[in-house]
Formats: sequence, C-alpha cells, structure tokens
Amino acid sequence: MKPSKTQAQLSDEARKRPTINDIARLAGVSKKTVSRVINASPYVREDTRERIEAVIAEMGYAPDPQARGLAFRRSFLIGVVHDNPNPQYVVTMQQGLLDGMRGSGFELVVHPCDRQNPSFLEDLRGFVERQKLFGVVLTPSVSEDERAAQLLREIGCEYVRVASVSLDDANHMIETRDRVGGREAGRHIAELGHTQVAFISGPPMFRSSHERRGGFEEGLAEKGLALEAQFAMEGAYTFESGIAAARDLLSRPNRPTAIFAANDEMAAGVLHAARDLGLRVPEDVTVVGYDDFDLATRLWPALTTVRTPTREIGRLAVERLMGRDDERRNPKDRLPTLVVRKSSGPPPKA
Amino acid sequence: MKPSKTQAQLSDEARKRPTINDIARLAGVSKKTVSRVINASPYVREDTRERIEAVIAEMGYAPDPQARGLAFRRSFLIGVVHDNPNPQYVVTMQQGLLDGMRGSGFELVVHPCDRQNPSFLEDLRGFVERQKLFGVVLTPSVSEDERAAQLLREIGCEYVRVASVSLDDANHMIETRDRVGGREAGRHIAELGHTQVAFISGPPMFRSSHERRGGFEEGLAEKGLALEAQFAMEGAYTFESGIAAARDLLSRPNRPTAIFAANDEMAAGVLHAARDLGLRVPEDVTVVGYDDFDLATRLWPALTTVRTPTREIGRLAVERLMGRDDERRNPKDRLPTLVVRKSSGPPPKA
DNA sequence: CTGAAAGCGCTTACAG
DNA sequence: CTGAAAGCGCTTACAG
Repeated sequence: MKPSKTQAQLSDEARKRPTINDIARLAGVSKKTVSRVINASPYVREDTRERIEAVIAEMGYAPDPQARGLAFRRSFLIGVVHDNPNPQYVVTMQQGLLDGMRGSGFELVVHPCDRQNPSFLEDLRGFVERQKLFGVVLTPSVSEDERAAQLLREIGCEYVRVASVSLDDANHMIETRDRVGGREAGRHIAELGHTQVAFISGPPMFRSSHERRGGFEEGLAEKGLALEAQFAMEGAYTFESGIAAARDLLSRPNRPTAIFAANDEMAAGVLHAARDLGLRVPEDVTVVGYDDFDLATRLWPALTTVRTPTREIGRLAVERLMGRDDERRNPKDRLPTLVVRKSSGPPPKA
Repeated sequence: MKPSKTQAQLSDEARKRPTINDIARLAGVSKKTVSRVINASPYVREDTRERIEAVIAEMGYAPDPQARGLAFRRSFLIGVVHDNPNPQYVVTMQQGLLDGMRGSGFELVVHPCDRQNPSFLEDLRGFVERQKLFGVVLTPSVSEDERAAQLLREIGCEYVRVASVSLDDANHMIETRDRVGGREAGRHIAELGHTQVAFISGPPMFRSSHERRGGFEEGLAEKGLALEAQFAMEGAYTFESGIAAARDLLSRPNRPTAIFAANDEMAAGVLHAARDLGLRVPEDVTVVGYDDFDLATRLWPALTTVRTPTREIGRLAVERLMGRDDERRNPKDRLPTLVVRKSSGPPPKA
C-alpha cells in the first residue's frame, strides 16, 4: 500500500460516500460486524452495536443497494406491472405503493405491459430477472393472468395480485371486492324506485366486469328487481363505448330510467349520449358510475359512483409484498362505498 | 476445484442465467474481451466479436445491471422527479419517458416530491446518490427549482429539465413553449370577436402560469385587444380554484364573454360555475382551457383547449438524457397547438 | 458474539 | 487486438 494512495483515500473521505469499510475501521470492528448491524442480526453485543450505529449516524452512512443486491442476488426494486389504461387509476395506485414503501429503502419501477402482445410473458420475465426485482405488484387485468402468476412463481419472484376477487392464496392477494361495490349501486338504484334498469359492462377480459355486474344484480334482487337481458350491454371501459351503449339504450321506445356504467369513463359517455338525445340527468335518466376518480366531480351533473380506496389498496399491496402488512388493520377500510352526488334520482313520474 | 462443484455448475447452467464467465469460457476468450463486446469497444477483432455475439445470442445472455453498475459506479436507472398533481400529466409523461427508454436496458424509477417540504433537497440527494441514478428528468414545477438543478450538478448527476421556457443550457432543457400555446388561445378568442376577455392563471410558483398569460396577451394584442387588470384572476391549477375565479368573474354586472383558464382542470371549474349561474357555454360565455388531456372531451360542452405534446416531450427528455436524441427531428413537433371543440364561439349578440 | 476468506458479476487500469 | 490482476461494496459460509 503506497502512502500516496492512503493519502488520496483519506482526502476522498470528506466528499465521497462512506463505505462499509470506513465504518468498520472507524468503529474498530470488521466489516462483517457492520454488516450484521445493517441487517439487524441478533448476534452483535449491545455495546458494539451502539458504537457502530453511532458511527453510521455520524458519517451519514447508507449501504449501497447495488452492492448489497449483488451479494444478496436480489435488488431493492419493486416493480408495478399494469395494463390499466386509466391514468387516474395508475397514478393513484402508484401513490399508494409509494406510501407503503416510504422509508423502506426500496424504489418503485414502473412497467406497463400489454397482455395481447405475444412477447408479453417473455418481456415480464426479462424485466424481473434482469433487475432481480425484490417483488412485483400486479394490477388488473394483468393480475388476472394465470400465466403471469405462474411465471413469477417459477422464477421465484415475490408477487402480490390486486384483483376484484381472490385468485391465489391469501398472501398473494389483495381483493378489491368489486361485487360489494356493484351491490351498492344496485341497492341505490332500486331504492330510488327504478324498475327499468340497465347495465353497461367493462370488457369480459376484466374480472371486475363480471363482479360489478354480479353485485349489481344482487343489489337489485334484494328489492325484487332483475336485470333484463335486453338492458345488459357490453362496453369496454372507454368513454366511447359508454356513448355507444347509452345511445342504443336511450333511443329505444322502452328506454331504461337508470343506467349503471361499470366505470366513470363510460358513465361520462352516458352523460354525453343522454344530452345528445335531449334527455336530462337525473330527471329523465339516472346515471351511476364506478371508480370515483376526479372525473366524477368534474362532470355535470356530478356523478353518483362507487368509490374504491385504490391508494389504500396500493399501500396494502406493497406492505404485503415487503412482509410488513399490519394484520390488525380493519379490512373494512378496503371496501368499496357508494358516493351519492347529483346524477341519480327517482324515476320520471310519467 | 472439486469435481462435484464443476458438476453442479454445469447442471446449473441449464436453469440459471449465464454470466460473463460462462460466455467467456464458451467463446474461448477472457471475460475482459466479452466485456469489450458488451460495451461496444472497437478493440475487438471482427471474427472474435462475431463468435462472442453468437454465444451471447445462443445463451440468451444479458449482463447483470447490478454488477455492471457496481463496477461503473452508476446504475441503469433513470428517475423522474415530479410534483405535478395532475395524474393525466404524470402518466402521459411516464409513457413518453418509457417510449424513449424502450430497448435501452434502462428502467424508470418514479419519485414524487414536495418542494415545500424542508427536507426536499436532502431527499432528492438521497434518492440520487443512494441509487447512483444514471440520470434524472425533472418536470414542472420541480424543474424550475434552481436549487435542485444546482444540487444535481454538484453531485454530478445527469439531468434534463422539462419547462415552459429555457432555464438552463440547451442540453439540460426541453422547452414546452407555453407562450406559444397561450398566444394561440388569445388569437382564437380575439378572432371570434370577443372584447371582454378574462384569464385565470395557475399558481405564480409555476413558470407556465406566466408564460401562458404572456402568450395570451400577445395573441390578444395582435388584434388590438388587451387583458384588463380586473379580468386577470389568480387560480391554482385546481378545479376548485377555477370554480371560485369564474364565479367571481361571471357574477359581475360587466362580465367577460370569454375566459381562458390556464389549464383544463380550472376550465372544468369555469364550466361548473357558468352552469350554476344559469349561463350557457358557448352562447353566453366562451371557455378555453390548456392541456387537452382526456378530461377535455369528457366535459360538456367538449372543451376548446391547447394541446401540449406531453408524451413526445417525455420521449425527447429521456433521449436527451441518454445522449440519443435525434437532432434531425422537427422541433415543430413539440409546439403546443389549439384544438377547437364546442366550448368556444362568438360573443353574445346582446 | 466476532472475523478472515471467498464470492456476487461486472469493469478499470495496466501489461503485452 | 487480448488478458491476468485488482477492485466496485456488500454478503455468505466457515471458523473460532
């Protein structure tokens, strides 16, 4: 060891980030012992732990996640894989995930995907293996893809699936219980006195489409109502599909007096179609949506809708992934709830 | 080297990811030469390069970014730092960034922040240094924070700032030219024949607030119009602030016949306020927004607004960061453009 | 409870 | 044009 080099190292210490070696030397222990402190090993004597922690604090030392990851054969990156086209959903989910990760030292890597793409699974595998992801959160509809879950299991990557209903064992699932939300919508419409009731679904590929419909029918059934086949339309969770379905529904001589659209985007389409046909909401037709993103209050009239606590769901999902989820938390916090605004009312007297 | 170990290594090769050592052995070269191929060094004989590339392809080898990063003292992660509350903006920007990163081997790490928070700079520093980020994209309004840019320069982190106007040297900037967009709005309103014209700004902290207003005034001036002080309101880029400003403006005996709101969220608020006051849009009052996110077409009437090519801007920003931006690209592609829909029309005849 | 050696998968600096 | 040695900053396995 040339003196010049030692000299350089010393002068570097002031500006460069300290390493585990610096801490070990300053605390008068081996780097392995510092490593034990970093990793909260119980095999460190109390006073040496305190001494090391003091040096760590004083030097502002933070272990290098890259080096740690290389040795651990795993990174400190959590991926979120989504194919949901709704920006509000995506951002709200990200916020929730970041809430849960705050202060954990993990970082969030975003990875949109396309299940239709032939290379979808290959891409997912590449992403996970290349980055040696600590784990992955899957949101609908990728979360409903069994091949994706199967792949992650095979390559030994931790994952949590966010979906409307349980599709996996409990520690791999966060359920959004969309059936409950659909039921709320059904009850609300039935209680208002509607009998001519219509439903616009999402695409069949989304599990939520079926859950929201199933719940809706249950809610109606509680009041002795049923969803007639002629009033069950297939939409695509898009604004345009909401317009198209509502235009069809509302131009019929025997038109429904209430429409439950399986998301807010389609409900916005229903509002447009109604207005184009000269129908007033809610006087002539009641409109109920699902999601309660910002859009719901921007529309006119403000939309009655079902609120899913997406941000909370996101937080729970990462906490589960990191093995820090608090089981004491009240699971009621995650249930969808009805938010009544101005787009729903009693059926026309006519 | 015990035979059993060699045995294990061989059997592992089938399932485990190959390393640079495997490729070197199979190609009959040293790992350093493989490294040269990975890093596109010119100092490799053509035939040995081809041989190595063949082995890489055959084995499906991809270098470990963690190990590479550790040796490089730099990761293959690009961070996006934002404090924009609009989910549409955030997601659209992310899409653009991901567009530019596709196939590059980089991954996108999201990092929302709060400039008001006293630990903002410290947090940013921690994020960048801990992850040894390859670089960072800053969006408004963090992109306008000189302290943040200064910090990144100090710690030697590459960055690109997306902002309405140039605030740094050209290779650190992508300009959105909001002044041009404001001008379009001003021209449009003036050409429709309005003379009683109002403006609702964003918060003064956002540079775009001033640019959009400045451009608007320029557009009006071209037709000999001016923005009266009484008609210049301060908003906060929020729906609620749009409602409040418009309610004030539209309840005056001498109310404006056209309102340019500096973003779509506020324009949505103007629509609500107008309706609450029994005013029709555009018959009684013209409303023009800025952004052209999905919301603009969901509103009723569909909003006339200024479109910023945010996704394109995002792509350009990462390409610049990665040093891959194509200078031949037409800079016109990034200019804001007016999108005329249903919320603007001539002033009332009265 | 603590440490010296070897290793994670790559690159840099130095030779040749 | 190519390679053997040392190193990036940490952990695992093995000793003691």
